[in-house]
Amino acid sequence: MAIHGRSPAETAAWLARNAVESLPAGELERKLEAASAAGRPLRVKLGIDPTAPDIHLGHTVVLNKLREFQDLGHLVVLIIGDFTARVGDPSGRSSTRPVLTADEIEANARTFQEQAFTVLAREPQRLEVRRNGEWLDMPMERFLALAGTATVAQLLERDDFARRMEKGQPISLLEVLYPLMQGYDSVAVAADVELGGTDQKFNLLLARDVQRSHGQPEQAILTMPILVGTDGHEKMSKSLGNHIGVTDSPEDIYGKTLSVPDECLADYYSLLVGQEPPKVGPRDAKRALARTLVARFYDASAAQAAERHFDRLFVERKAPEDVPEASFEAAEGEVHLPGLIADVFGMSRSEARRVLEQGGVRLGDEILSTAEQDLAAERLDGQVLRVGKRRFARLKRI
RNA sequence: GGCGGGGUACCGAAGCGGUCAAACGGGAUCGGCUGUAAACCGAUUGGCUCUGCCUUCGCAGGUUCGAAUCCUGCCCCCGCCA
Repeated sequence: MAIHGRSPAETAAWLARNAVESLPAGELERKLEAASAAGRPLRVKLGIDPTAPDIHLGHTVVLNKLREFQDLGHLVVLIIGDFTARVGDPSGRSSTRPVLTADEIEANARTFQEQAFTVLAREPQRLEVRRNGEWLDMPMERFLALAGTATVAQLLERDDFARRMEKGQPISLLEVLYPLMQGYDSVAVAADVELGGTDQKFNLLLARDVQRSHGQPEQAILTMPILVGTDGHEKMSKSLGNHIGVTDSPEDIYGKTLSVPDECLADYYSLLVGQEPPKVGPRDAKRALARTLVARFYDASAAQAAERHFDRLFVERKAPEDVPEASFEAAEGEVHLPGLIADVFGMSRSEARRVLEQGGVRLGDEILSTAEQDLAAERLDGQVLRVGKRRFARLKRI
């Protein structure tokens, strides 16, 4: 990257190129300047609450930006919100978040950290990983001092809450306090810069107040756009089922990427690759993106293989090369079809009958109908049974 | 503490004594179209030994020929007032 040797102003502009806001105006540039003058790296903070076990592409938008800071020689402070996860960030929420148990949080925290390394450089001089349980489990006295930072009006001002108040929906006190805790994280790690999605703006700004009240310089803020999910509308999130996980299989990453609506292509390129989409048709641009993403989380050969797999499955509509095997019994030489389908694909028999009625079941190239209740075992053995477009099993008699 | 509202299928939400396995929307699944894109169209969406049978409408009882719908008790959630 040919960005070393640029002026702080140029670097700040470059960093903000695909961000939504850099606040306050000029602050990032001043921080860069001060750091360079003092000959020390900036401390760039990101907090993640381990409320879900896996990182998806939505998370990587901000992680990518952190990586850019790292590549410029700065220090990233990744805070695993093991304590705040017990509270639940209200940002963008229309209802109270369920509280997780300590065990769930711990398990999530581990995988989260591991998966964050798919994007971040992990050398100690470039990355510091902390848990906010280290400092948030504080004495009441200090907590009260923290609570004194903000007024109720300030905390309720955010539109998440305004909306909920209007609808008469509950707002938990824990949620109201959440931004203060996140703000205190900034104090604890002496953050110079904090990143977050646009939905984090309120929290990020409030952290400046908390820092000021604790006699610390206030952090600069960079907000990144929210990546939409594979449905093309909602924010990418696991609970909405529209996510592409960094630990998804190469085939899944590839296939899910292609299913993203064309309109979102430019955003995906900008936020995930940091570039404009190539000047080819949307289909090919998307295929290139899918390969790039698979290669990022696996490698180039996995990307090739995923593309072949996809073409075979969906373009040529053939069974994949490695169809999983499913064994069946046929004591009397005949097999009850709905039962077989149900067993093999883990559905109920009623469900199996339904897809059968709808012409969604194939044995080899032949579409099976409801008329065929029982099939001879010889006809099934070794054949590929298929339901819909993507569920396959090679049958084996035992 | 007082008053009021509410708990229905994966989610949201109708139903308020029979014709309810339960409208409608979302989601999901199957099929069509296609670049597995989006949009769109059609079908399905409790279970089963499936022209019928069984189990569901917070939980437990009761009234009735018959209840998701009425009554009693219990559990949980929410708002308002104090």
